[in-house]
Amino acid sequence: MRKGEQTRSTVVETALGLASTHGLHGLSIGDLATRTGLSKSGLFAHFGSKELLQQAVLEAAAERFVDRVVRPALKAPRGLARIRALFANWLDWLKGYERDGVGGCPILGAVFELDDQTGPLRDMLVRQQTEWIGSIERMVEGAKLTGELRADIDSAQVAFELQGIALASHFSAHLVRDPMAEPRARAAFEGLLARVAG
Amino acid sequence: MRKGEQTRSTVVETALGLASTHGLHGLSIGDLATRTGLSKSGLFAHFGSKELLQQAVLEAAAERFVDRVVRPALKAPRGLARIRALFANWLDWLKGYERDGVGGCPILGAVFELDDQTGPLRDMLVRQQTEWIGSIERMVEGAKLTGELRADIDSAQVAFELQGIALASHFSAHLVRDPMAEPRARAAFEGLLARVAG
DNA sequence: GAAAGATACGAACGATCGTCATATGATCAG
DNA sequence: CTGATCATATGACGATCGTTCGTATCTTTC
Repeated sequence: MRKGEQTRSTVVETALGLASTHGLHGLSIGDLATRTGLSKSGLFAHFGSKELLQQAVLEAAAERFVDRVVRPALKAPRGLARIRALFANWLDWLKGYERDGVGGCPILGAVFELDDQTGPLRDMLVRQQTEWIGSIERMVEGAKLTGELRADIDSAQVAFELQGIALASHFSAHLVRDPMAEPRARAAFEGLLARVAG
Repeated sequence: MRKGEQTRSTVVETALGLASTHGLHGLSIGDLATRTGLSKSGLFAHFGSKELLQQAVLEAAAERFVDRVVRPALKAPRGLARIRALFANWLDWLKGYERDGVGGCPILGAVFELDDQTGPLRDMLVRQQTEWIGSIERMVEGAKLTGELRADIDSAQVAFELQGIALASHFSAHLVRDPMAEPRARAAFEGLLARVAG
């Protein structure tokens, strides 16, 4: 049972890199098999269908995101500090994929790829993103409890705007390749905080 | 010479709708031929290659965007009114594609699809988006001249944040399908304006 | 109405796609 | 060590992909 899991995760890892530039639909079993040194059917056997492979990739991406962005932020004290940690990790996450010569955040890619489609892949993504937005909202609520943010602000509105800043940062950094992307994201973040500070 | 242009634009229009849900790479010549009642080779002859077809679609999308969002806004008086008109048109544009049962903005889809790729398609998109951001910045500069916005604000920063609000709106409306997407976008817009008002 | 040119079709190509049945090796439990 | 289970390979399948070519049928022009 161990060997199988290992090669399976190798495949998923390779697929993650590929999906970050070519999207989930850009994945091809033949190509993946070549890159991992497996035969097409040998690789296929691990997943059963292409869609299940894509689900495995999406799931792995979400796990990695939680590991690198959400979980470390939860170690910061509740309140503004935690929100700052979250946002910093978030920007690092986006930058990390950029640095590797690999593509953008595979989750954001999937978001705009599966937007207007149907099926289990989209459903899974919606579940992930709903939970993610919920995490942000809970952290904002936490900062209201510590009194660092005004008690009357709408935490869903703050989460919406934070998501916007991250999206704009990705747009600016990856498509336009503007070196000012990250400083602008930080400036927007500080502006937003100032507007909701208690 | 007239018949050809007509069917060509019919094909491009059909492709636009398809690309709004399945992306530019999701376009297939065979599928498009079926939908337009043409033969595969007959359709192909109008473009010469799939990549040129995709370029035609992307170009048509940008033209339509300028027609419906930018150009009408230029009829509003320079300054804040023009920015408000632009943003309202922008939200309408995003909503319009939503209403038709069709997918999201095909340009935004292309943005996250071509992000980290190379080739003429990406180059064309970068050119379009650079010009679009420039349009926003010029309108912000205009509002500084009328005194409605503070003279010391960074118009590129404002454009960045506006882009973020639109992206968040698309995310919220299309993926999560939150009915609050549009009101939240408007609230964020007003918050941004308040922060840069003179 | 005929010549010229644009437009579309049918058939085929090599390649690649996802998938499957079958078989052989590797790994593990007893 | 043996038998069972898991991991991977071979090879083929039907389908679809983008593309090419030769030919036919329309449009346009004179």
